Amino acid sequence: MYLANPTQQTAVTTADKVFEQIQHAIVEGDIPSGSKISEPELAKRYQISRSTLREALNRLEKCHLIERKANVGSRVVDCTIEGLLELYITREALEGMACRQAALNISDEEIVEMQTMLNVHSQTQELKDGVAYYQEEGDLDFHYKIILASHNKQLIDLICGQLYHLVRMYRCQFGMNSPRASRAFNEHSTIMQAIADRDGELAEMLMRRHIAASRKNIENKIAEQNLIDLKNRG
Amino acid sequence: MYLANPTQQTAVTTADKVFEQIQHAIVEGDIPSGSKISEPELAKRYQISRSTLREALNRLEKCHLIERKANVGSRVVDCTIEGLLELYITREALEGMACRQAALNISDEEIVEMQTMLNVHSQTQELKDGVAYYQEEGDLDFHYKIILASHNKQLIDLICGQLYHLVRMYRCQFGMNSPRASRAFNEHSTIMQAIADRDGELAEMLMRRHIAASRKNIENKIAEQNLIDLKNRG
DNA sequence: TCATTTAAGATTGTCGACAATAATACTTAA
DNA sequence: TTAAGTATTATTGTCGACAATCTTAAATGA
Repeated sequence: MYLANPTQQTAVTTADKVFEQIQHAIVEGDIPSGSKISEPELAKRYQISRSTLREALNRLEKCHLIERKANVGSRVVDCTIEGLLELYITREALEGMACRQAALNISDEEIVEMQTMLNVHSQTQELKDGVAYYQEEGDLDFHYKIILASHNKQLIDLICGQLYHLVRMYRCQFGMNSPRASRAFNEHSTIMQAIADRDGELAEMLMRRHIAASRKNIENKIAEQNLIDLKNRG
Repeated sequence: MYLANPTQQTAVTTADKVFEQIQHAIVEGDIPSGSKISEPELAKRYQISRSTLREALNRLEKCHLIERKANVGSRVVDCTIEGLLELYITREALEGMACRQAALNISDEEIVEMQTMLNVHSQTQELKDGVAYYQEEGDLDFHYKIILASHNKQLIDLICGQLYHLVRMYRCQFGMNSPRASRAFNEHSTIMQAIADRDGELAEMLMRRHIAASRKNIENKIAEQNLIDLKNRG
């Protein structure tokens, strides 16, 4: 059920395939965050020429997983707290709007589909006391579906095509399986209800609160950690 | 004063320069919207190899000015009404949030800078009875400055680095120098006031209304036009 | 010893050619 | 005459090599 590539464009060219491989390696941390990328080395590792590797690098840059400087080279983006918080801010804006648009544009079939998905999640959650599965995959699935339901190409491309690879990277690298699982599920249900009611204003508001809550949860953890550090030092 | 490239990354490599040239050509409509791009032809026209042209094409794709399909080729995006409205929706979300963040993060120097800029615009507007100049350049300058003042790299890159080339393209191709000039100026002043007051919530709300008003203005024109078409036909 | 300059090495940017795929034109059969 | 299949052509994807740039190390001078 879990969608790593929600827009479903199958990789046909070898540059595409290598792109997906490197993308996976970066997201999972196999290629460490912040490390420099050596074109000759990577080309050799994946058994391709530098030209097609550079093609793959361009796609990685497109989804903000690497950064390039002219005549210097590429680096994997480094995962910082500031970067994570900025990402949440951006998500709050974009997904909030996507949620509003979904309430306006979603089809009846999509509504049914999403509700059954939520039911499956709910049962899986009860069975497993839902920490890992739900938070990891179910959460992303839900958010993906809403974005797609907005029927807004611009939003879909920006969020699914670009931002969400970064989101997955941060989740992996920071090991974020927060204890918000059950609360998040309830929030999802409420959001779905607003969409089904075609209440765009409410849907946006709830989605923004949902994402903002995650951000504040992290900010609190940071502040807590800083306090501990301060105590240990002083 | 007008900033076509607000993030100020000077083009050093030839691929960069050609990218800027083609970008300009697409935005201005010299390369028509929706047309297919022939790599051999363009490479010859700009006196470069296909490899560096493809590098330039990758950047154009990054800012949504062209679309590529594997083994088929690239096309300039075509400017449709739906695309324009979707762009406005996306801007409303992103710039609204940027405005909120600007209210939180803007420096005192930036506030002064922006206020003087608005003063200049106001005088220029009074002198010229401000239709063309203000709407074309001043409006973009103002929006750029706010986005930069958000101090959020993610938002800055998404809006300035990607969306705004499309915005400029639509403005050129649809010849949008709407009669909202003077009203828009007043809205800008109100937004600036909210930012100076560090009222993020109000700033976001005003910016969203500001952009939504432009969108509705267009929607009304479309509806009007449809009515005329209907009458002429019937 | 340290700073500046110079030279070597390595990396990125660019080029032209070949291979693989898609689009077109032609041929053949019903 | 039309439809399907085939051959041709053109376009895109991939490759290896060369040129331009940056980085690092050595060398020279103060």
